Amino acid sequence: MAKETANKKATGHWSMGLLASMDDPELRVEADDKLVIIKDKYPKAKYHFLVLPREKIPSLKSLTAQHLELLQYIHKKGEEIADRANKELRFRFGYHAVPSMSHLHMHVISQDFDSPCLKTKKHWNSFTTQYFVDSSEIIRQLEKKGKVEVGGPDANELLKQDLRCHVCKKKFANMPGLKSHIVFHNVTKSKNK
DNA sequence: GTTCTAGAAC
DNA sequence: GTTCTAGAAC
Repeated sequence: MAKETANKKATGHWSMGLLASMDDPELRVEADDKLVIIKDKYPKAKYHFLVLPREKIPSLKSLTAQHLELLQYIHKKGEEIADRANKELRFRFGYHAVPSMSHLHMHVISQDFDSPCLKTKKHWNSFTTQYFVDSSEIIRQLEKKGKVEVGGPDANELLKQDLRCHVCKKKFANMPGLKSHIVFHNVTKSKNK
């Protein structure tokens, strides 16, 4: 209680924040009996949603073949929300190899990466290197092996990689340089690149 | 995950 | 002198 103001409810450690966000009407976009979709509190692109199962699944490591149907449903609902948000922009659907926040969540993020909340190399590399694992890849692994194996001890090194444009692979020395470059790319689905 | 900020990089 | 990154936060 010492550090919490009297009118704010303590929600525990910051890594548990997603559970509170799931119930936040400001962030919630959609919900049914199996999952909740919220807007990312600090969106890293024009459109950035999180799809969270209601079932308490701590991480990718907890997944078994029994979760296949749920993961396919999460993916489907993610595609729907992306389509509803913007039909032109390209989106990716996937999971961070080693997420900071507890509770399994699939990112639905438009590939413009045009957002003031996108600030650091870690942000960038977490969405544009192999640290970002496509949902389809997760589902494939689960179908094939009955479990998911991503990340590993070298996962953190991925976040330290040099900054590269995700479209043309051009290298940049710092974030402001990269950010002013990527706004010139069209990240639409099918139109001329 | 973010905020803050010291000191590196420019 | 200003911009930018990177590490601590109990």
